[in-house]
Amino acid sequence: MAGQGEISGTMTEAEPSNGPARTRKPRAANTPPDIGRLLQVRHTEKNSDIVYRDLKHAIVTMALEPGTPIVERELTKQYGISRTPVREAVLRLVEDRLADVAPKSGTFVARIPLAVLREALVARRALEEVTVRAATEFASESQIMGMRAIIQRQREMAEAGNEEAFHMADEDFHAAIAAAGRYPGIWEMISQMRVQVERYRRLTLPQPGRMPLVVREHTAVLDAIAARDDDLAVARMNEHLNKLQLDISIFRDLWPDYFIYDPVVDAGLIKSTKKLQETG
Amino acid sequence: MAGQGEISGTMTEAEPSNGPARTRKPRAANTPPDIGRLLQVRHTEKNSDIVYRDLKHAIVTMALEPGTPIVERELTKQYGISRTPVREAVLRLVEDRLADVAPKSGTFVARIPLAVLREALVARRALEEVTVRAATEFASESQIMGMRAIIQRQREMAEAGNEEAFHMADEDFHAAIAAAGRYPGIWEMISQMRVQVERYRRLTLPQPGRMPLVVREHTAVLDAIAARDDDLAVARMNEHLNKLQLDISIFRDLWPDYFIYDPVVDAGLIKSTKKLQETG
DNA sequence: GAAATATATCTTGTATACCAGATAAATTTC
DNA sequence: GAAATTTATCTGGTATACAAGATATATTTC
Repeated sequence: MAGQGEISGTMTEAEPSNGPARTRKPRAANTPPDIGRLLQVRHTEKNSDIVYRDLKHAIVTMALEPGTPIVERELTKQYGISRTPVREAVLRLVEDRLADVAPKSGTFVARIPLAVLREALVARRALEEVTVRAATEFASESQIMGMRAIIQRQREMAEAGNEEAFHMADEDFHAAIAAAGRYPGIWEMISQMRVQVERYRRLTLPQPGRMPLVVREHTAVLDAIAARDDDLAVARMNEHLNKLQLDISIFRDLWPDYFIYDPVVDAGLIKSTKKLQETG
Repeated sequence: MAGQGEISGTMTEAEPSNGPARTRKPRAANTPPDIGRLLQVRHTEKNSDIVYRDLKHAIVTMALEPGTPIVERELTKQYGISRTPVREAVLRLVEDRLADVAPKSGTFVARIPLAVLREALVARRALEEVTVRAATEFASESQIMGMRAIIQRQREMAEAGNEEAFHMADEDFHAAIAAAGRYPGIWEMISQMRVQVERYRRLTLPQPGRMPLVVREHTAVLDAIAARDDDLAVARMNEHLNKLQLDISIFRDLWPDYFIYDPVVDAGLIKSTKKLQETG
């Protein structure tokens, strides 16, 4: 289990009770203060955030294989914290469909649901069509130059064979498009779709010539954006994204235990099909 | 606070310890069992699910106004349960952007972030374009008949002036399209977008003649689907969805405290802008 | 020896107690 | 009286203990 370590910081420093409180009147409270500024100022990373980030990273990079048990008690020992924040992190993973919980039995790294995979690819394409079109309309010259720089960095990483940095540049490029199109929220959705597909993508990595091809495709998209040709930019982006849709059968034969085919997996779906299960 | 009550069921039925355990060897465990079947069979609604559902409903129906404090301790008393499941429910609301938490200070029903609203409308349109096009290709005759039935029900509810049932039929119609297009996952995303917009929608409700208009627009969409004209169906759906984009200025003048204009609100954004905050 | 039963001990779900930061009222200071 | 300070008591964040279901091993039964 790489990428996991102890959480530093002073914890469990006990101190005797501050003596008996003198009798004074309580206060009213419960009136909402100026929340806006409040939320901006403070933002300390909680322990659960750290565990969540670590686990998420370990899962999407396949360091934790699908089916691996996620035991809350073990994590408390590894991080030196209690179950409460660990549990919060695990619950967030469940919401991300990265973990499945069997009540009173165990929690496991989620199998890759093929049905969800297919839908995530389609949804992502639809959303990136929006951001690309908007970027073509709104991108400033400086933003376009910034994207060219990202592509150049990606080219350099490709030549260096640095797969991890290459992928980070890839993400940055797509994020820059969304930012230029003024759709930060939609970029977050796209990110979630990417997470769903990420593990599958990693299984398909060793394709010769893939990295230079991606660079060329990115360049083509950006050229269309710079030329303010939105239809062309969208078409090129779609062509780029469609490359991911290889046939899945090969991989599911290679790693049968990594995938799941009937996506009953999820709470949302279970709710709507509950009656069928009760009868059958 | 409507829609909230005690949670039934036997809890806290203590029982003396089963005596000292005799010394026997421990077991190995930690091997993943047949998860797929496991997850299908069991699915009992946890206490946190109930609290989450109730709170979510109260928030999106504006029974709990934006800015209202959500105090975990109060909820424990109302439901007769402990803080742990209450807290889990609240954390899920935070992930849904329906609540904001100020550490050590308070949790509050989230203001409606106008920027998110705009993006949610755009994203929803993009996703429904996908489902409508797919529905046009794949919808069976029975599915089309089912959708006609939904529209008829909606017409009846419109004539009866039953706003709540009307809205439920509206949701059913859009869900039926996604189901016919074989995109249940994308429908879940659309649902999330709807939740984001729902509170705004409720503020704009009293528009005379709105309900019959919606029925006509739904009928137009379905006619295009039945005629297998995907471009027409998409166009009509877009026209239908664009009706929601009224100018926001009116409402933000009427209920200024309900909205928030700078969407720093969210963790995801805060992360990417953290450096700016530190310097400024 | 094989099938059925019993049981120890895993797991997650829940309850409860305590901690530290934040807030507003009470108090002090000028 | 107004501003600064103190202080009680709110809040959410965390630690820990217990409850209840699930599972594999040990035991019994035939």
